[in-house]
Amino acid sequence: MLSIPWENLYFNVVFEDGFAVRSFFSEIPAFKTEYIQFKEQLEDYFSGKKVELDIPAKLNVSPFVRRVLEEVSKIPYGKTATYSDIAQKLKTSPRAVGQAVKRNPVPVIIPCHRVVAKNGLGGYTTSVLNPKVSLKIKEKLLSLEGSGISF
DNA sequence: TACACGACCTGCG
DNA sequence: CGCAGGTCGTGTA
Repeated sequence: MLSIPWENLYFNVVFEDGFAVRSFFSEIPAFKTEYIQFKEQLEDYFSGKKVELDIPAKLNVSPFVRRVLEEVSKIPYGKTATYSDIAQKLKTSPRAVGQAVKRNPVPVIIPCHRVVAKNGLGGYTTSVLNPKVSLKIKEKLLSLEGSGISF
C-alpha cells in the first residue's frame, strides 16, 4: 500500500503480490506508506517529471474492459486519445469505451485520464470524491503532463 | 432473455 | 445552439 500527497489530495494504491490492484484519490491518506518498489516512480510522476509509469497491474475485469484498458495503456505521456479513436480501433462504440474506462480499477497507473471526448474533456469518476472534484483531477493530471489542453 | 443506462457522437433544424 | 437517434457492453431481475 502507499499514499502519495499531490495537490491538496492523496493518491493511494493497493498492491497484492507485487501487483497494483486498485488505486484512488482521497482527501486524507488512506494508508501508512510502507517502502515499496514503485514509490519513487510515482513521486517523480506527481512532481511533474516526464516518466512513463511502468507498474504491473492485476486486473479483475471483463475481457472487453481489459482490451480497452490495453489500448489506453498505449497512449504515450502527454498525449490524449478520444473515446471514438479507441472505439474505432476495437470496432465498438464510443459509449461502450466510456463504460469500460470508467471501470478502470487503477487510474493513473493505467492512464485513463488521457482519454477525452471529441469536443471537451469527458468525464472522470475515480475515487471517493464527488464528480466535480474528480473532473478537476483529470484536468490537473493532463496539465501536469503538459498535454496542452485548455478548457 | 429483456431492459435500462451511460466518462459518447453525429446529423438535423 | 438544442435535441433526437444511433451505438454496444453491463448490471439487474
